[in-house]
Amino acid sequence: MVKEYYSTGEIAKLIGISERTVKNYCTSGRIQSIKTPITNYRKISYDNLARFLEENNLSLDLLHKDEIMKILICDDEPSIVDLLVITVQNISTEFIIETANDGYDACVKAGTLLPDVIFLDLKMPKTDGFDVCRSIRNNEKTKHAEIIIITGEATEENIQRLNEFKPRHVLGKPLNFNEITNMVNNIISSKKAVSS
Amino acid sequence: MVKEYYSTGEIAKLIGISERTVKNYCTSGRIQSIKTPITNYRKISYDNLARFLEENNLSLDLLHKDEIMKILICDDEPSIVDLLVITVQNISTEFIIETANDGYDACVKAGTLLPDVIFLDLKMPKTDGFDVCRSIRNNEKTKHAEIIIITGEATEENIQRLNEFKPRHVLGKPLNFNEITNMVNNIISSKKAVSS
DNA sequence: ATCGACTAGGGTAATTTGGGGG
DNA sequence: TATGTCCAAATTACCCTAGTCG
Repeated sequence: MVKEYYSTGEIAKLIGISERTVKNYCTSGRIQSIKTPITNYRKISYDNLARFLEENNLSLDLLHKDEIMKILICDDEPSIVDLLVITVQNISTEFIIETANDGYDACVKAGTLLPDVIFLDLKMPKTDGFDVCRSIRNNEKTKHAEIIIITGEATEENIQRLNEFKPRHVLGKPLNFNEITNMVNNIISSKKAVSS
Repeated sequence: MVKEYYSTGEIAKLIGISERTVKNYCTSGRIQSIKTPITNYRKISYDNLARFLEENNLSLDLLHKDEIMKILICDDEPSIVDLLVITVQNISTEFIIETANDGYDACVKAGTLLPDVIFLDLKMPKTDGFDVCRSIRNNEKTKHAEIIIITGEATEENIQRLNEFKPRHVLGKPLNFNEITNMVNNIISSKKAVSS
């Protein structure tokens, strides 16, 4: 749930039509809205907005497209975590970045943060990276994350096993940070390009 | 579980307007408020807030959405999960209940649901229950959950180790469902007590 | 005692809104 | 049907000082 209520202007920006049209939709009842007596402002509940989007074959992802990128970095080696943090901060200082040192923390933080991108070391203490992937992919709220696997053993077998979890990339070590920058930029582009 | 008084900031978050506006409403009298003698803080009583919401066609549900108990039940034995679900549903059908079958799922769901109560089997496949506890307790957003440990081995040593994670209860098997009902009711009571 | 997270207030400028007529 | 423009009014962002709380 993103917001309880949306204003006409917010909806206009989200779905890329003019505010005037959104207002007309509200007046005509095509979008269900309520009004506040003080200001007469319209408030559209998340449910009503979702219904409108669905009726018009628009993706619910539209509601998330211009949110700030959230990135979860999971590795037990502090040096790698630091380098990844610096690398993504170098793209934008606006990113919300969290880090985890083992698979359980990674799972909890994947749940609380709902990240757009997860850098995941396949081998962390007490943890099997495959299990972490599975739990993230099986959860309705976290499944949309782009997973970037980091592994010292990018063997054919491991890559095969990972296919099930549809990682965006599988990176062997040593990491190439230009490559990572490009990856993140590509993910940003595809997030912004949610079509209508 | 209804709060007796609300602050301006709380109301702002609840109805999605700025705190500044809430303060202005208080100053102008559109929201009835009283001021605390020493701190000069404004307090808005539940009744006054409810009246304001009603006058503005805003749903009273806003005030209640964080009162519904959220319960996460983690066990790999479906029979135990089912019995726990039935037991807590028997207390109230309003509860939001989720279930997990292993420790990773438990962590992800602890993060997404932010449960008030977690029933946690100490021994699940691929998972160490102690690690699950640690990650939940170390996370600022999930640490307030009441953890109820379920274990076939309620040994002195295990109970000692669990102390670090401050479980509300440690239950040996077989489970006593009257006891569980009482526990949940007690947690509800303590939750009510802190919200005013 | 220091810190971050709240709170009350004041002021100004920018933004957003509903709705009317084009 | 959808939208660009205009207005007055409401809301908000952002600046600030100051106090409280745990």
